[in-house]
Amino acid sequence: MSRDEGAAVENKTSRDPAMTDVARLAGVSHQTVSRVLNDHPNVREQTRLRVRAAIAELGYRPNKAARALVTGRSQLIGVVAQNSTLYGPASLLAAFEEAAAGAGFAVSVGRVKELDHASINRAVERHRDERVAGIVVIAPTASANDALADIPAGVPVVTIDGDPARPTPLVTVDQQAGAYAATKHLLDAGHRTVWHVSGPPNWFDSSGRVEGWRKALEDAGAEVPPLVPADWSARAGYQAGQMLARMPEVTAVFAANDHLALGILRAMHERGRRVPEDVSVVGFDDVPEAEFFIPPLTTVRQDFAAVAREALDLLLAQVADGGAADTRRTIAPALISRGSVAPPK
Amino acid sequence: MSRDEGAAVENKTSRDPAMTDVARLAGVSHQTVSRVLNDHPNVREQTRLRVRAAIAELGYRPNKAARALVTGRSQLIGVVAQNSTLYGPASLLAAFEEAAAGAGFAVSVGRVKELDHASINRAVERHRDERVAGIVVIAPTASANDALADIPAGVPVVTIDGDPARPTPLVTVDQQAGAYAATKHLLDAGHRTVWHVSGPPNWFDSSGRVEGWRKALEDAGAEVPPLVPADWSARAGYQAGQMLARMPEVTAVFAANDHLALGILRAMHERGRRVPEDVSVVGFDDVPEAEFFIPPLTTVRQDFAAVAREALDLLLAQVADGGAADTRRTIAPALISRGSVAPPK
DNA sequence: ACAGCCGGTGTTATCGCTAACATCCGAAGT
DNA sequence: ACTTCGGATGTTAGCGATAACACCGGCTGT
Repeated sequence: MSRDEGAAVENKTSRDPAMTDVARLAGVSHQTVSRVLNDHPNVREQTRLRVRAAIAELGYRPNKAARALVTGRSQLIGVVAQNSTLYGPASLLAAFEEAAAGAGFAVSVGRVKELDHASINRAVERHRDERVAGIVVIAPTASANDALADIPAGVPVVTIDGDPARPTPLVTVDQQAGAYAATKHLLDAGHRTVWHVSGPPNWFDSSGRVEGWRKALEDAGAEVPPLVPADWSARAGYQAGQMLARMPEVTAVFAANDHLALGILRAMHERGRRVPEDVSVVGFDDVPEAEFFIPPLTTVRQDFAAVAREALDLLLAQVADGGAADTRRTIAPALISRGSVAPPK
Repeated sequence: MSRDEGAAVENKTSRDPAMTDVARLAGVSHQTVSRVLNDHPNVREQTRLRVRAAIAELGYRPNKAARALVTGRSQLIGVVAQNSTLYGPASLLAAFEEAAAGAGFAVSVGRVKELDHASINRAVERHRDERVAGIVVIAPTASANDALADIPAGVPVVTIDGDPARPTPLVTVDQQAGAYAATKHLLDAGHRTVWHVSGPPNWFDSSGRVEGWRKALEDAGAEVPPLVPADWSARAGYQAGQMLARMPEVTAVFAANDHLALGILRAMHERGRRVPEDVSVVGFDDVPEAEFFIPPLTTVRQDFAAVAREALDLLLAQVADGGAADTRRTIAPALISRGSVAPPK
């Protein structure tokens, strides 16, 4: 009640300056102000300076809502992502937001609990309500991918981590190549074969890694052991690890991500199988702390910043020329060699 | 050129239905449609139904830009957060987005590379350009906190993880209580004292945890060993751990987060000091994989979902009644007991 | 020297919505 | 029976920008 509200009151009384206020101060029409703001060529240099001075003096800020209304598009990019704190998705999101900010776009994130058709569609519709310039969908599962079919043509869309066979604009990391490199790295160390603990079966990342693993074994003429299915969690890795630790013939394991690998390391440790002396382990992701696992984890690093840049690029290209270019970009991952791999005894 | 662009063309020709289209179809004025949309009381039930039917038939979606233009506020909440993949901030952000979506607000995230004054201000200004309804700043350092002073009154703002002494709306986790519980847990196990590897000194979370640790020691009449300063990374934990491992008198370590603890575990392991037999370790955060460290980590869990809910609540309260209520909310953390703590030998 | 053009600027219409006021009508009060 | 009232609805006027066009003057080409 008695609190000082002078500033707040002032704020209510004198509204923010609008384009006409700037125009009046600069002695031009509001249209000329608009031209200066949008870098139109046909403005005299002197006029331009006068207008800029007036803008600075008033602290004028363009009203994006008004601009969006008349142009029909906002400088906003909608992202649909799963509500997870998994390292991969979280990094990707952060990288994309940074890239978009660099290009002058704000990012509105529509988190989705489940990657099912209905949830994704709802998130997309919310973004369309906001008249976003374009939409990025992180669609790492088949169900998410399917939902994209419902997005009407004319809305710029880029998919990240979607079905590599998808014909629409898409950016993916070459999971197969990463898994191939990881598996080959183990074979090259002298292991007769490599076991694979995979991610959830409905994720494209998972199946890509499984394929790369299998291909590396086949190319080397190695036996392909049964797949050990899991999800992305350390717990699932631990459970898979408990089983693998009991099998003396297992000397090399490729885990579909670093958290699985962590669980495997723990299980091996508990059963007295030393890593890397008895069993070699390779992960995927290169989470920042992977270097400090016991032992330091050899893994595969994905360049999320590159993925984000490419995705933004593809999206802005669509925004610019309207057509949905049939473009795909693939980012190559890199093997990071640390201490969890050694030749078998 | 020859690609089928039927849908795109149609999209350009027939624009999205607007309120007047709905009005015409329902045989009412656009204003009545507006009233139905905004749940105004004075609309006959029958009219309401007719309008709703027309909305459904046309697939009408209100234009948020137009609404924002006339009301001066968008249904958008701006969040300023550091561009990091640290578990805490990432979880918090995800939780907040979910909470906001539940309340019908979209979230625009302004990532910031550094938490300095200028960067934060720029992010805030960007949000103000979008005429956001309110702004949430995750301001875990003093410099971030300082930047808040520049935000003009009248803009609803809530700070998360800011200076606990800050007089403006703020939500924090009670770091001191968490650290106190962690330290006391170690003392109760029989340790004579507890060493602390702290986070970066300019973070409020760090200093809160240091204070809680110190207070627990003092309350127990235990000696307060020198602080071991670090940052949030596993690497820093590893380095601190290498030093601590060499000191036989160290039997209990409280790490300011789980990643530091991971590095410490690794260093202890390398030096042959067993955890928990020789040294007990407690972390902070309860990252999902902490349970699968070697050994499973005893740690302190923060309820980010609760923080997000409270922050949203505080923000919406400000949006509603305009005044900046002087409110603070504190969330209590919980100790999660696992296998990394044992009595000293 | 005169039509034609084009660079620089102003005028007007418009985007799709909400706020404010105007209007109509039937029920209630005296 | 005649105001009075208030519920249901329509009409009008913006919000603050861009788009489209109109206009004015000087420079060019022949």
